[in-house]
Amino acid sequence: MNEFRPPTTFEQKVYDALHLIPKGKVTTYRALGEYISCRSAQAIGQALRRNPMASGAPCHRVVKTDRTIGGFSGQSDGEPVMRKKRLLESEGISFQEDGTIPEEQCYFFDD
DNA sequence: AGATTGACTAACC
DNA sequence: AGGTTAGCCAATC
Repeated sequence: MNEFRPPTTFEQKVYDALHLIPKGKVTTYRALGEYISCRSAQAIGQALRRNPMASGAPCHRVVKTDRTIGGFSGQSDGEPVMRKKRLLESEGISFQEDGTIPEEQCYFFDD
């Protein structure tokens, strides 16, 4: 059975930042990383993937820096990513024909 | 303690 | 346009 590992300080920061994202917006791995003073977007991705929904964080609101969908639920493509996309659309996020999200819908922790 | 992994990114070829 | 390399950094092996 799943053994829960207490979240690390780093992960706490990631989750906290996620909660700051307004509904109807997304952020990027990098913007999130800058917010918590981490220059590795990869480490952000790791924090998210290592954490199941136990954190209660809206982990679907994080996309890649090029504003494409990015991964979800441990996968970079496939069904989980489809779910992520649907989830974002249901929250008001729109996707352009090239698969990117308009910059106006991105939240970069400007405030 | 060192090597590997990875929901990343940018630069290079 | 698509593959490889390099940089990044926390968690895991």
